[in-house]
This record gives sequence, C-alpha cells and structure tokens, in this order.
Amino acid sequence: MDSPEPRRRGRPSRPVLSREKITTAALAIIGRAGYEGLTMAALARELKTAPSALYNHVASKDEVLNWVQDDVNETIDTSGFGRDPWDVALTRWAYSYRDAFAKHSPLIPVIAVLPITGAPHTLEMYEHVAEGLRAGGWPEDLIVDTIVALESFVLGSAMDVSAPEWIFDVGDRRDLAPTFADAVSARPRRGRPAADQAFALGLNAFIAGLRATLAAHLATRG
Amino acid sequence: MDSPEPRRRGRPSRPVLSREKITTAALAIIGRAGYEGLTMAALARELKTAPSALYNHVASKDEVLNWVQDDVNETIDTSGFGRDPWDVALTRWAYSYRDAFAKHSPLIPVIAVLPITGAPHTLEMYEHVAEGLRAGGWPEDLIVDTIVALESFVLGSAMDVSAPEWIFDVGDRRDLAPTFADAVSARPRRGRPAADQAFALGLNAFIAGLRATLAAHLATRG
DNA sequence: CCAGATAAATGAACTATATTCATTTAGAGA
DNA sequence: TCTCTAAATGAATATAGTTCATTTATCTGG
Repeated sequence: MDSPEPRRRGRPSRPVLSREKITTAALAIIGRAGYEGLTMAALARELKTAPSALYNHVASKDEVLNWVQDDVNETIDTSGFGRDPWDVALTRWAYSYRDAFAKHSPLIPVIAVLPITGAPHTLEMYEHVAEGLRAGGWPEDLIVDTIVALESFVLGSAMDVSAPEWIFDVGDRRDLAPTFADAVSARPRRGRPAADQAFALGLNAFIAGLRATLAAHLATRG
Repeated sequence: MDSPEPRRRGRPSRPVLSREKITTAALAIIGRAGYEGLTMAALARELKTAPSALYNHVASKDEVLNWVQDDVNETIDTSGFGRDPWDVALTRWAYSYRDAFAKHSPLIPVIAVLPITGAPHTLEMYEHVAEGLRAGGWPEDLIVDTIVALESFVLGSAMDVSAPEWIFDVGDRRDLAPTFADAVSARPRRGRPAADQAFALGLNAFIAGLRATLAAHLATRG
C-alpha cells in the first residue's frame, strides 16, 4: 500500500504554486483527460497540493480557464500580418484560430464574454490583427467591428467541430423536411469532415465580402 | 406557518407532467430568473412536483434544454423564404435567429452539438431555409454548408451580445497594443450596442460574399 | 370483475464539484 | 526575537444533477 505519510502543513520553503504552474498543470490535464477531467481537485492533485491551496493564487475556476485561454491564444498564427495582404493574413489567422479552439471548445462560452484585462497574449494577438488591417488600408473605425465579426464566425465554427457528423440526420422525419433532407444527402462526402467544408465555404464568402466592404468604403469616403 | 400537508404519493388521477408542461415551465423560469434560475429543483417547484418526478418524463437536464431550444427555434422568422429574394430572406432570418439566441445564450454550447432528432420545429426551420436557397438557385450540394456557416456566425454573434460593452478595454496595457487600443477608441459610438454594429457589418459582408460564391458556381458549372 | 402490469408520483440518499474557513507553519523584516 | 504574512492543510458547506426503493392510481387481459 501507500505510506500514509500525512502531507506537511503550513508554509513551504518555496512557493509551490503560481499562475504559470497552475496554467501548465491545467493544460496537462486537459491534454490528458479533456475538460471533463479538469476539476479543481484534479488540478490540485497534479500540483501535489490541496484544492483549497489553489485559492491562494486564483480567484475561481473561471480564472483558471481565463489563463488557459490566454495560453491558447499565444499559439494562434498571426504571422501573416505585416507580410501577406490583409485578406490572406486574415484567412490564415482564422484557420489557426478555429483549429486552436476546436480543441478547446469548452472555453468558448467563457471567453466570448470575458474582458481582455489580464490576458496579455490575447491582447497581443488583437494588436497584430489590428496592425494588419490598418496597413491593409482599413479605416480605423471599422477595424474592431471587423475583428469581432470574424471572431464570431470563427468561434461559432469551432463549436461546430465537436458536433457529431450525423447531427443533421433527419431520422424518420423525412416528411417534415424533404428539401433539407435531400440537401443533407447531396452534401459531397469528401475526405474532410463536414465542419471543415462549411468553414471553408463560409470563410471564403466572408473574406470576399470584406474585400467588397472595404472597396465600397474607400470609394465613398477615403 | 405553512400547513405541513405532506404531498400525496403514488400515481395521480391525471398526469401532472408532459413535454409541453415541462417546456413551458422551463421557459417561465428562464423568463423570470434566467438560466441561473433554471435548476431541476426549481423546475419541479414550478410544476408542484418532486425533482425526481421529472425523470419519468425527461432523461436529463440537457434534454430539457433541447426542448426549450426547439421552442425558441419556433419563434425564429423564416417568413422571407419563398417571398423575398434568397439574400434578403437569409438576412432577415439571421437577424431574427441572433436576437432569439441572444436571450438564450446558455443554450448555444448545448445546441451546437446536439442532433436535430426530436426537435421538429428546428427541422422545420431548416426546411424553410433550404427551400429558400433551393428556389434562389443554390446548387443542392452547397445548401447545408451554407446554412451551417451562416449559423456559426449567427451563434457566435449571439454569444457576443452578452459580453460587456467594455470587453476590449485595454486598461493599463495600452503599451502592449497601441494600434488596437486606437481602433477601440475610434469605433463610432452610435446609439446601438457595439455587438449590433459588428453583427451588421459581418452579416452584410457574409451575404455579399455568398452572392459572389453563388455567382461563381453558376458561372463555372450551372 | 379481479389481478397483475404499468405509469407516475414520493422522499431520501448519492455523487460530484466548487468554494470557504479555521488553523498551522515557514520565513522575512523590524 | 517577535511579529506579520504568505501559503499551505483538512474539514465543512453549498449546490446541483441524478438514482432508487417505495407507493399508489389506472389500465388491461383473462
């Protein structure tokens, strides 16, 4: 059996916990067991402390998720901005963003609503995008709305990735929706998952639409 | 005080619960107390039964949410399809869809992943949209992807509505993101909430892009 | 018309999780 | 050295959702 070995109480010689350690541990758990496995108890176990010890360093589980999100955002590819044309860079960014959050979809409802305060990597990401749009000729007063709109599409699409392939299976209610059922059947089954095809189609349309929006604005005002 | 009045046990003369009654009660609670207030205990209280009684009629709380979602979907405006041009109808649908789920954002992560089986109104909604696109000249094999893509944008945008207006407040980290901070300041503060402006911009672009997509497809193939 | 099956309640117990709290202790600074 | 503070500890709490043995009214087949 295990040695009973009661854990030492009181302040340790050196701090066991910190934002970095907690975030790293959380990501380790998520990687191994998914978000299902990410509980405060599991986090404490991973760090060899008690759950209550975590609360000396983090205000709530939501704050942990916030930290995780900021780490995920650091991995998103913004390398196109300042190198490629804005539409190409935006496309690359959107793909990378969606892929990152497809693996972290439980974060989405949390982050969509959370202020960026205390999320430096997130802020950095937005800065790159804003610079890229600015340099691409976008008027300043449209930049944030453009980012927000595209981000909404990206996050909505990321949620979609976790949906089962047969989500639109009509079952025995073909009578209720014959046209739709036909369209579901007609959807070409290439190798890629259905969600990928929908995302590609949507992103193409979205970016094309943004090009037109920009052109229209430049024609009338600038 | 209350009369102690122990509740009757055993089967009642007529069923107290049903899918309709549960859904209605859930919507009443949500309207009164929001999704925070929607617990199985509250639902049982509303229906004057015990929480465990609910489980004779519903498999889980998620199924309750599923029923609620189907009711919400019934309220979404698809009246444009079959009357207006497809792009106009799609725009109307998107606005109505976003507005409906802005008030029901906690449903979004659930429904994005749930199969449509057992959600007849949802199916009906998709049928109207599919018919509209079909009639508008869309090739059958693009219809579902188009719907999915637009829906992703709509649901992502609906989540955005619950975000605080100051979500992009840079605080004291202006140094980290000067261009972005400027763009945030430059965002015109008209009467409408910021989320509304972003949605309008994005939807315009999206629909314009879809028109281009359709035109391109008709040119090459059809 | 009775007997058993079934539907639909009941309350109590179970589980999981986040969070709080009183307490303990190591080390830093006056 | 004394004291304060940071950072642990384990026990307790609160809140859900869900399960279960039990009870009883109604339906149905012989």
